[in-house]
Amino acid sequence: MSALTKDQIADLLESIAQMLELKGENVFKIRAYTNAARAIETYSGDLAKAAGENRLAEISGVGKAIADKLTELIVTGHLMYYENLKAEFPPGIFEMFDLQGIGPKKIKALWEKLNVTTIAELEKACKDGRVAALSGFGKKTSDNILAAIQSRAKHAGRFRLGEIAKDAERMLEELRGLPDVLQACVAGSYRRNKEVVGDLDFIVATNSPAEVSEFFVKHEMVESVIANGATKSSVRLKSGIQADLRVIKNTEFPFALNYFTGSKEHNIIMRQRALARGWTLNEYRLGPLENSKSEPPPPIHEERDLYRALGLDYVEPELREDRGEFAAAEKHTLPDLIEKENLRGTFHNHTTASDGRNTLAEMVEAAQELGLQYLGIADHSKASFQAHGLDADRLLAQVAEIRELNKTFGGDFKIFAGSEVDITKEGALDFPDEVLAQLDYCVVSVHNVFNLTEAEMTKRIIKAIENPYVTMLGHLTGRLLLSREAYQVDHAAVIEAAAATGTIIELNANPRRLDMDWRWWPLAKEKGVKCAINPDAHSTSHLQYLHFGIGIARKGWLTRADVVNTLPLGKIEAVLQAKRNAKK
DNA sequence: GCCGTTTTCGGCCCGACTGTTTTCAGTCG
Repeated sequence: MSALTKDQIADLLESIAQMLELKGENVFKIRAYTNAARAIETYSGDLAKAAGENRLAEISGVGKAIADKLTELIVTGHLMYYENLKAEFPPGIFEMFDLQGIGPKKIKALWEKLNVTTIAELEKACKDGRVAALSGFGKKTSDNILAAIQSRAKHAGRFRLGEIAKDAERMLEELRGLPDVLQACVAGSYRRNKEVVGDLDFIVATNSPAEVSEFFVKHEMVESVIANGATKSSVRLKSGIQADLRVIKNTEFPFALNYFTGSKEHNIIMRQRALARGWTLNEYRLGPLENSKSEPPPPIHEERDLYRALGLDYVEPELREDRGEFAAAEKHTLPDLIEKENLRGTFHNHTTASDGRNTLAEMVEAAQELGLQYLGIADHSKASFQAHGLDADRLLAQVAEIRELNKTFGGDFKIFAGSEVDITKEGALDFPDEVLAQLDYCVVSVHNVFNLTEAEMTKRIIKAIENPYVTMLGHLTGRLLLSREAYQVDHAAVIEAAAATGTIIELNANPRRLDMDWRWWPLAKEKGVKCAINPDAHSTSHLQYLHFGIGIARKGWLTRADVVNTLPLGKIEAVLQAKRNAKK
């Protein structure tokens, strides 16, 4: 059998935590398993190796007991403790954890008292009144459970950032426009630029909380009101996403903004750092601990002051994931993250020649309007027949057309002629080298045969990027967020090969892809692999996707220097040629 | 179950809202 991935191991630990919750175990023991799952997920070393050398307990958050269990799991592929625990519960019961408003205690009561073990049975029990009659429950709880079941069926509770950005920005703008609003911001995973978000968190500083809350819950985008208290309101928007509003005083704004931006893991460490200094931190203030003899904390006017007070450089929201930002902020080695304004051009864009909706001329005009200096055209190759892929004749005709068009720009704009070349199942390319040699650059991508083993897929991609004419690798994993799983591929091995061959890796900025994932960019950067942020635009409006790509690049700790399309005309050409020149 | 400038026991981040119950448990973030 193939080795377990870190994510699979982390999932198993999470699953243990969930089962311990159902058993009503000590909450700190449960947290220990959750923490360990988190530690495994973010561990940068080789787990199998660490297990072999008996070093798992060296990982912070993994002690002796969990280290022993992990060793058993890694060595044998099984964990008796987990198997035994799992046998105690009906298999369908875990899906009930997905429902908003019920947790382990209620799930346990439903199971023990009503013998409800699946969501389908739960729905029935709500409808025939058995849930409402249960002690500790009631009519409202029963109704809320039914609503949660329907909501889950409809939305699954997760949304791509790119698709709810419009709602978020509109609500924010209108909140900021209210006369009583002093400051407003969207916090949460939206502010951290996560690729997928579960809800929207609006933070508003005001002296008129009731008026602001009323505006929020009665907004025309709102479908239903979930909660409406003095400081917190929750609604479901018509788009399906849940939105929360926190109203606070102006002096509390930096604390609320920081707290609700998260991540939860980041917050815990912030609070621990406050405690270590004799202070307590919450969403309203940084204050002295009771009976503490420490100096009182300094005044805080904005988030930056808070980080300084805790001995840290300012941490950009995208980096607040407890993935090394605290160590870097202490040592003043946080990266100077790339900004939207740094982009000078982009590659991987389609036209009507393959499956794009706009012509070459229209795409050029749109790129110029965005202030870009250059635009790379990479239409599909012939193997992607479903996308009207170009054969060599059509491609070379397009190259000639681009060369002619370039003469009209007088040097202040340039189209680069490229192609998005299919990688065959065997790792060969869809065009021979003689054709590729006539292009300015070439993107290679996998578009079919997704079901290879990880080893086969990795070999396929590495073989493709070993070709000296391949400038960059397109959407590494082929994932479509929330709709299609990534195919199996060894990221670290591909990054290694990209470093060895001088191949650029694309950060596909289409909000459905955002691929390569942000979690892998720090490794790519460490290995010296460059990034190209590409919108994979199939229409002029898709060029706007670059914005989402910047967010993910920032999340991946990338600076201007790590991203090739920040280079101006005059410098970018040499980068596109570097790999094929090196092989000559 | 983890961890240690409070160091091998005793704490572990902290507050808001809802619903059911009548002073608080459960859930969420």
